[in-house]
Amino acid sequence: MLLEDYPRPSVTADVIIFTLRANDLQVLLIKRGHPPFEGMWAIPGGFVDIAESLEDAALRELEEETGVRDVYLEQLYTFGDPGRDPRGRTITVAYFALVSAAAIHPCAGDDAAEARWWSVYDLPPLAFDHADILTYALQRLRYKLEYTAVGFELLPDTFALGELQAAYDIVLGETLDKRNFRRKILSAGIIEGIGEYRAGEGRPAKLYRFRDDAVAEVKARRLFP
Amino acid sequence: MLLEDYPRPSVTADVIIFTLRANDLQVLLIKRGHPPFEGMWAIPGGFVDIAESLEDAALRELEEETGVRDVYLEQLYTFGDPGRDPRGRTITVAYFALVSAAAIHPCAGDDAAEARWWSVYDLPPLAFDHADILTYALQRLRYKLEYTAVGFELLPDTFALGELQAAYDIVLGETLDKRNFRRKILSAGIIEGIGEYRAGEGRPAKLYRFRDDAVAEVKARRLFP
DNA sequence: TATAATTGGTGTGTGATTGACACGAATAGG
DNA sequence: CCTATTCGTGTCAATCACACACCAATTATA
Repeated sequence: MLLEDYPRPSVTADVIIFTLRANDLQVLLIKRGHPPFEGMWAIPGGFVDIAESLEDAALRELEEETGVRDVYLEQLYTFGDPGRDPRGRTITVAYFALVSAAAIHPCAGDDAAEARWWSVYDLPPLAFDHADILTYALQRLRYKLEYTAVGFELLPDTFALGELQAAYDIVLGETLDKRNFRRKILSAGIIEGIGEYRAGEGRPAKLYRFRDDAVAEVKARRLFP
Repeated sequence: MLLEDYPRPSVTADVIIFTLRANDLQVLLIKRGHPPFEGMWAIPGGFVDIAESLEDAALRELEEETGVRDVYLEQLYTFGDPGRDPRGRTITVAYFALVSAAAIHPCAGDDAAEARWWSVYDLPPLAFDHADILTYALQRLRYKLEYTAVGFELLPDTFALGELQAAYDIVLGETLDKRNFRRKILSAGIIEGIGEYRAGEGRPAKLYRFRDDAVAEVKARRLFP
């Protein structure tokens, strides 16, 4: 029973890269320059190098496309149905990343074909089973946002509470009550004021940052039992 | 950019099979009959066939080991660090299964080496990175049990509330309040009495079954915001 | 056949949490 | 100085969580 006795599938790492741009939840897609699905849009990804960990492969793809590396990255799911790639058996380990729009190097990600941001609410037809993958990623992002504090990962290092709530409103697709939102976030003790204020139109907003000693994965009250 | 240009890793599907036996949360392990790690215990698994879906591969492993097929099965995580298998690059898509002890065919799973149940609280040294995988699976099982209703999957089709609470107590490792447990489970509307009672030592217990029209994945109250 | 042992089943009260709700404060620009 | 804009704040009622103790129905045993 040697490893060589078995035909092997190809393994790729794909990264769904989310960000907030123009008051919208957007995802980075690339236009395919080769068959199959030439000209269609797809989630960025590539083959896992034989000596590279899955997460490293995902980070590499992320950096190639956005120029950033130190962002939130989480393994999403592994998709491996036979027939999902007409070229042959391909298994995709999908990750999703949350990136602050401010951190992205301008015009990065030109490694051949076109790359651009798309609103998750207005997507083009996607190659392979990438529409399914994206649907699943969006569901998971919303779930994470409701039950953990990863929303900060979509913002710059310092932010105003209004911006944070706007992020939640955009991702969850509903408008939350401002006072209840502030009470919950502040009482969770996961952010702290930095003592500065941001001027702008209207009253200046107090700036906060995420407390890195805080546990972002605070658990909600259990349902069962 | 053809698929053939890349060296490919081997891909396996491993299944962590949980059950309740002897008032204990147990997991099925197999004793390895070949190097590497010959003689050590490991999570059952095998190579994914080139024309077989990942879930089918996991189901096949599960059936080979337990003789059952229609059980709860969920993809857990994909482990793919280089070096986790000394024979070469191997990526493992791990699944976990919840099986009622009553459903398992007696003495199934003799496809070569020894197979037996181990308490998750008293495990032997494990081959590969299987100790990490099992730790992660246990963490996920507890999480699922707290926030969803999958606990039923560890019990036979009909069960008494005392048995259900015992399952929760065993998996979560804490003793829950009987009255609060019953109130929460019953008010969730996910089980229904079948009008029968089970005699035994003490007062007969009313039997329930899971309502298959109920949504088991009831969400707990959100934490954020 | 009485009694003990065992397991099943039930309700209340208190403190905490949620969610609905409206207005004054601080600034920029005209 | 007036207006427009965004920031920041507190209360109340309803609901929920959690702690807590006893009677009921049966079996085993004296």
